Amino acid sequence: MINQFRSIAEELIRQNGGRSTSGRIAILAILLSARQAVTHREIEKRLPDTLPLDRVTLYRTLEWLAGRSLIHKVVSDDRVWRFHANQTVHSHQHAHFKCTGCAQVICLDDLPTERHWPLPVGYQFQEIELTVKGLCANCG
Amino acid sequence: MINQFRSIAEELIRQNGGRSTSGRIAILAILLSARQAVTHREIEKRLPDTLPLDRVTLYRTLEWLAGRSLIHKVVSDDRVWRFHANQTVHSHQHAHFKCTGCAQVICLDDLPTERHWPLPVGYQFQEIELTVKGLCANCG
DNA sequence: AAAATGATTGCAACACTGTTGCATCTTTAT
DNA sequence: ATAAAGATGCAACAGTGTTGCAATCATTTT
Repeated sequence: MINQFRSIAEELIRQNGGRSTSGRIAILAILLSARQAVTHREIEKRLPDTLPLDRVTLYRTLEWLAGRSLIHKVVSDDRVWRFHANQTVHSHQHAHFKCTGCAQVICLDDLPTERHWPLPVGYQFQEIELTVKGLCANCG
Repeated sequence: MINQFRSIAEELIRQNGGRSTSGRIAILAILLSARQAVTHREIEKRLPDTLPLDRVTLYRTLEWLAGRSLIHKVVSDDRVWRFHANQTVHSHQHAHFKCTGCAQVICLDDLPTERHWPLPVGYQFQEIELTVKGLCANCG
């Protein structure tokens, strides 16, 4: 099943002018197949044992993918970046849900994130980061 | 000017059943007088030279104050907690603005943070964390 | 006022995320 | 097949934040 994502991953990487190395393909495939936003730890765990990747390489790869908008970074209150593949349904601006029980993070696409927020005079809007916290179906 | 806040700080600490030590009073006074949400580093810098506080004490004091709802923690994308005194005007739920230029964080009280967000079935809402990013009046 | 009590502090050490420099290896284009 | 550019691994580091424990201090009790 992951293999379906591997070919997609490879093509996406090529389209963005990157070298299709086994590490990059594996990482992006994992992200494409993940429903939640995942941490670097979770990615490490899901990598095949046959492909041990250095922590630094993982970080750099994630940075590279994010720079090409193939994935996006999600802030969380535990100071750990989470990453999620940018499916076509994702607008660049969307909200996230974090379960306070199991710490899983999912993307919420249907949230009205574009609004004219009432900022102080002279302040310029760029983007918003919105995280809804609560309990997921499993933990609730 | 800070002294006005020191007596308020001392009373707040006492009201919450804590011992009014010079460190706690100084820290809370700094937070009460701050307009923005401040990091532990900024607090350290603003402490009088006559009162050198251990990093750990600072962390623990901030944790203590937050546990009593005298201050609140603000998440940011730089993985650094910021803290802000809970003035009466602050509802427990409010949004923050972070300047992408100077990294300052202020509280936005007038934002409609209470809404029925459309969560997936079985999910329970607890609270939201909303950060608007942009440029402040100085950086804009 | 002094002693007892328990909260608070400082120190040392640690865990964790994330970054940087540099030498080495690999992909890709020639 | 080879050169060039890109990607990787290693070692070391920076920064935030935490934990255990002994020493100190504010407060209460005597």
